[in-house]
Amino acid sequence: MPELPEVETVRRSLLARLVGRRVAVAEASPVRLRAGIEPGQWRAVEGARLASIERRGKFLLLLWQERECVSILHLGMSGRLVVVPTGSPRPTHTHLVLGVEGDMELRFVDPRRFGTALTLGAAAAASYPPLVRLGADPLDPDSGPILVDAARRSRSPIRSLLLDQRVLAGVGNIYANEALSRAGINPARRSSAISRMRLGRLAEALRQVLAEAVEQGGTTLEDGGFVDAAGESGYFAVRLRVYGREGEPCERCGETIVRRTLGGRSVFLCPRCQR
DNA sequence: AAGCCAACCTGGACGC
DNA sequence: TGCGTCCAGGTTGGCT
Repeated sequence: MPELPEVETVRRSLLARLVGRRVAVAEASPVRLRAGIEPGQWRAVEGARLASIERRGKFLLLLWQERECVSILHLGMSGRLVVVPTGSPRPTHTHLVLGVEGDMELRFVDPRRFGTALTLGAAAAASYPPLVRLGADPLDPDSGPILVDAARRSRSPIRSLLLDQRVLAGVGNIYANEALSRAGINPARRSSAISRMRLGRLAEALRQVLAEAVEQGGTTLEDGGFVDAAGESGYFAVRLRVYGREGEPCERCGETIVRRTLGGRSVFLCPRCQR
């Protein structure tokens, strides 16, 4: 569900509600997530005030005042982070609850359990392999040349390269499809076969689509899966040009958008505009 | 050794 | 109503 714009939207809404506030109590259920929640780890944040929240790709890092620990969160496919009044009914699959001063609770809810919710010592967090492996942030202007160079060296389909978090960190299937649509590139095209000029346009299209989506508070599809920390939907779905639009006419040329499978996942494209 | 793909989970939509 | 099938925004480890 959540890609860079959704994670950034959650970061901002969490920060607005929680920065400077003290965690009174941490309740972590020992449910197995991708990287299992260990209740003991989360006791380390009891009594701590939230200093700031950083985003690395699709990960969020909670930094605590005067504590040598860092909390690492990833929403996987179905994770939500919400701030709600203390004592409001807890949905099933609530794996972590931080009671925060001001009668609020930060909750991590994740039905599919592909997410991550860890608290590690500062050194362990800094060397946490999934973070160390991450590539450039696609909103960073320097990421353009990184994408171009990686693509020239890769025989993978360009959509696969865009999803590779070691190259660019934060791109998922929706925005990969949308950027390829805007750049007029077929998702299945071999990366190394695309000219530097077209790759440069792709990097720019990616930066633009991600920035617009952040502005709109992310993409909430019809299933209502994504919401920010206040439970608000994002408004970028109406701007999607291809993702989920199988059978609809291409805005640019009128050709019918098709859905195909590539690397086991859906791609959506206009077969006329994207070559 | 880069690149593919099944596996990890649950729930919702759909067809019969 | 129920049951089976397919699908989903992500990541990884094991295979070729």
